Order: sequence, then C-alpha cells, then structure tokens
Amino acid sequence: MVQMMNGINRLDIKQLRVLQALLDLKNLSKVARKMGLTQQAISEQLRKLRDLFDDRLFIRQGNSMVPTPKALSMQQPINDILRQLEVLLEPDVFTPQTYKGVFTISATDYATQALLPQLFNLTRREAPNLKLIVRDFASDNINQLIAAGELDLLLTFPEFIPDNLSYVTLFEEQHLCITGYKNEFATKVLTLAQIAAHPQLVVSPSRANLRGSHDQWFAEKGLKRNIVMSVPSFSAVPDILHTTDMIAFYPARLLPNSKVKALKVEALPPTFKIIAAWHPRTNDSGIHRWLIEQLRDL
Amino acid sequence: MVQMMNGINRLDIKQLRVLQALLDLKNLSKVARKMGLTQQAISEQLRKLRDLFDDRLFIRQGNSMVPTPKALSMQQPINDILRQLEVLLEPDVFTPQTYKGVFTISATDYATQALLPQLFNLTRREAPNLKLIVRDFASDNINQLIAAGELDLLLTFPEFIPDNLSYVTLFEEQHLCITGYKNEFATKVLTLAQIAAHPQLVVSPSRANLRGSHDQWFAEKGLKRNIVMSVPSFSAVPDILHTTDMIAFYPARLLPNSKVKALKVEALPPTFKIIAAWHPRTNDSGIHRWLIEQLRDL
DNA sequence: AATTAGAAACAACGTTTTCTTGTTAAAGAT
DNA sequence: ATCTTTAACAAGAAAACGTTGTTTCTAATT
Repeated sequence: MVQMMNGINRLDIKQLRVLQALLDLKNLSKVARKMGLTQQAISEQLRKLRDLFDDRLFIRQGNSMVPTPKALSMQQPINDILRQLEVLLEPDVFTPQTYKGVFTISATDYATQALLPQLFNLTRREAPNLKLIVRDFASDNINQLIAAGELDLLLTFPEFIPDNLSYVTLFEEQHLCITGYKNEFATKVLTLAQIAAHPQLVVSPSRANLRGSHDQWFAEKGLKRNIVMSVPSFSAVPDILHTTDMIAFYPARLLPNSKVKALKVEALPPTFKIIAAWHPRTNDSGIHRWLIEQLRDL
Repeated sequence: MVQMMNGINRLDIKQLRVLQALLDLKNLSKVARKMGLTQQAISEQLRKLRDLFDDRLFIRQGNSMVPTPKALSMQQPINDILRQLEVLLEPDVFTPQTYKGVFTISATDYATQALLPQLFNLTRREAPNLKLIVRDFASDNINQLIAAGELDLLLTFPEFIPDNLSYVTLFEEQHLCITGYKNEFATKVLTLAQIAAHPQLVVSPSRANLRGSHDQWFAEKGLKRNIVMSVPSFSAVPDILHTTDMIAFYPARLLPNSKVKALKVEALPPTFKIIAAWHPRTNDSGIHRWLIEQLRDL
C-alpha cells in the first residue's frame, strides 16, 4: 500500500477541464480567460498534461494550437467523464420512476398486514426499479441493524423504537372487539364486564405469554380479562375465531374480514399509534422521504 | 467567464478515490493506510466532500462508518468514472479493428491510382470503423493544411513535400514507354532517338504545359521529345493512347492495362520515389504508424 | 460505573502545489 | 522590418495538502 504517485493520482479534474477547453478553443490565452486564470497557469497545466500523457498534445502553429491525434482521441472520453462528474455533483432530484435500489423495511406483523400490501402495489407502479425487503421486527437488535444500515425503515409502535431515531406517526389505530362471523352473540351493545369475562385470544408478537395490550385498561376499570389463548401474529386470528367461540381485540384496519365480525361494545380501548422510524443519517434521503410520504398517504 | 469556484472545480480525483475507498472499507484509518496517508488527511478530505455534497456521507457508528443513502448512490457512478479515468491514462495500444476516426489523405493522381484501391480494400477489412478521405494533392497550400491538421498524410513525390515534415519512401517506381495495344510498332528494341521523335503525350498534374518529367533526361542525351499533348492526370492516358498513335511514359505499377502495351526501349528513364509524409506532431500516432506500415507492405 | 481501546475530529505547522507578475522567445500580420 | 499575439520560462506569493500532536466520541471490558 505504497503511495503510488503515477498515473491517476497525478491527474486532476481541473487539468481535464483545461484539456477539454484547449481542444475546444485551441488557444491557451482564451482558455485562461474562460477559466478566469492567467495564460501562464494554463501553460503550466499543459506542461504537466504533456508530461503525464507523454505527448505534446498541442503543437503551436502560429496563433492556434493544433491537437495531436492523442489529444484528439481523448476529447470524447474527457467530455464523457466531465459530464458524468457534473451529474454526480448535481443535487439529485428524487424520481421514483427511475430510482434503482434495494430498501429494507422492518415491520411488525400488524404493519406488514395493514400497510405493506398497499405499499407494494404502489411501488410496483410508481417505482418499478425499487426492490423492497421486509424483515420481521425483532425489537432487541433493532438499534444495531439500523445503525449498521441493514435496516432502512421501521414500521412499528412508538414504544419499540430507540429514542435516537427520527420518526413520524403514520396513523392512529383502534382495536375492535371481534368474533367468528357465525357466532351467535347478542346484537345489543356488550358491557366491558361481559367482554372481560368471555374467553378471548390475544396476540403477543414479542414475548409468548397470556398478556394482552389492553390488560392495563381493563384493570383500571376493575376488570380482569379471561385470556385463554395467545398467538404470535395477527394473521392467524380470524381463522382461529372462525372455528371457536372466542373473541379478540383486532385492529380496525385489518377489517372487514369474511371470517369475523365486529361486536358492539360499550367502550373502546385506547387507540395506538403506528409510526415509521429511521436513522437520522437518512433524514435527507430521497427514497426515505418518498416512501414515508407514500405510507402517510395510504 | 468568471472563476466559478463551486461544484466541479472544487472536486478532485483524489477525493473521489477517498470516497470510493471509504465506501469499500468504511473506516478512515484503513483508507488512510491503503492510500499511504494519515487518518487526519482522510478526515480532512471527508470534511471537504461533506461540504461539497452537502451531506454527512458517512456517520460514525462505533468502529465503522455507515454510508448515507447519498453516499451509497454515488458508489456506482464513482466507480465508473474512476475506471474511465484509468482507461484514459493507459497508454493506448492501437488496434485497427476497433479504431474509430476519420483520416484525411492528400494523394497525387498517380498515388491515388497506384495505392488507394488496395489500401481501401485493406482498411475495409482490417479497420472497419476507419473512414478515409482523399483530397487532391495541391502542392501550394500543403503546408497550411497539414499544419492545421486538415491533412493527416501525403502520398506524393519527394520534391513536393516541405522539409519540415517527416516522411518515408514507400517504393521506387519506373516509367515504361507504352502505346495503344493495337498500334503496330516494330517488335524490336527502340532507340531513345526513335522514342523522342515519336509524337507523345505527357502528364502534367501541377502546371498545364507541354513539359514532361523526363525532358531533362532526354536533354542529357542530346534529344528533345516530340510532346504533342498534355493531360492533367494519368487516368486518361490509356484511353487517349488507345485511339491515337501516340506513345507515353507511364508508371509500371499502373500496368498491365488492356488498352495499352509496353514497348521495348534501349534505356529506361530514372526511377522516381513515392513517399508518405506527415506532420512530426503525429509521429507517435497509432493510426498514422499503422497506415504507413500498411502502405509500405502493399 | 469506571476504564480502556479504537477511531474520527480538531488544531497548528511545514511542505508542496498552484497561481500570479514579470519577462523572453517565436510566429504571423502590418 | 516592426508590431502584435501568444506560448514558454522564472521567481515569488497564495492556497491547498499532509503531517504531528491532541481531543472527543463510542463501544467494549473490567
């Protein structure tokens, strides 16, 4: 790993621009004026270019400098390279239609069901060259993954995100009380006591236990829920309710569903928020901003 | 034409290499080691890059630097640009099969007939992307044209080329004495006196007059040629001889020709040289060297 | 919780590069 | 022949770059 001071390291973009201008104007003084420098400076750059390319490059012919074949042969490549450099420096306007890349989202089970189908649908149409990877939301090593850039976006509940991340609330969600569609329940409004007493199913994505997200809310009202079953994901709930007489609290956005129906209850549990969170380093990223914007508008 | 010190002029190839290496290694110290510099130097370059692109580019995450989306999006273009720069710096090996360009040859009437058909044939096969332009050889403004790069190569006689040009002799040519194929001449060897006395045609490309290139040679032998006609180009000679009883001195390389036949003469006029000449600035040009090589081998 | 190790950032200074002013030399143009 | 234009050469000023020395940050370990 020695400092190699031959070839590319001796070349400078400014020198390329000098060469380009010389090929165009064939006159050092004009190039100097164009670039806001003195003729002597251009002469010196030309000397270095000659040394570097081992070719005179331009031969003085009276009042104009005639390019050598070597110089002429470099014109096109130099123009190409300089144009690419300009593109590189242009502050990039994000255009979903042409954006090409892979984007990794970590989403909770709920977010996957409530948001991603529509998001996929949208991106297939609006950003056909964008590839999305969805990973399970594993709240323990989130920090590592997102810090290392292995995750680009989190779709989850506020309580799960580390506080060094940026985030926006996408929407508020309401749990409704549901049961299998053919279960015969009173059509009249149920009291919370009746609900609490009924055998019920909870979803516990993170830890497998018989505790539900609204236990606290029931407790405040002096009630204890009759939880008899716990599953790790929302997706199984309708199927289970369909064949049993259990009830469950189920996010409104995942309804309607042909296998279940909502029950009328005297009070609804507190709403909860769904947020999108990302690492602050991606605050200015076009793809992030666009995707988050789309998620908010779904 | 003000000195615009924003954007491309602030960027440096070395900085691009730093960025490339950072994207690869994600660690300033390692990049520094790889490039034979100190960590501090890389840090300073990164600072400038951040300023230039208005983006943090890399966020420190413990022992590694995580690239921002902006930095990631620049990886491919930067790799492309750097590779193109390397190609630019490689001393180019000339390969006729891929060479693309226009080459302008100024050739005398004779050279056009004696060399160019075979050269065209060869280049179509060996250098399919090379375009050749042939111009009449006008000896008075040759210097200007070749100095200005409007002519790449001259195919002519040594006496016509300015002495600041480089040249090689392609071959020596012999004039033969010819007449129309059905003319009834003695089959025995003709004396120079007989030739001189016979009505004859000369070719005077440059100045229209009744003087031929071998007048001097005849004069040395005390003879004066009976020149009765002058044409500006060799190509018309066989047609004219075909329908008259004239004779002419005609380059051996343009024979045989169905319309004329060579006569036996007691002595042949001096040979003459055909040279290829070019501007010294193109001494090292691949295409020049290749074409001249081909012409010598024809 | 304190310590340690690895790494980036900041600061000051020396070196190299680049640009400028001044001048010379070469090639056309008047 | 003289004048003008323009490239090249020279020396010094200014800017950029890289180095050593030091501080700050972060994560891993005790």
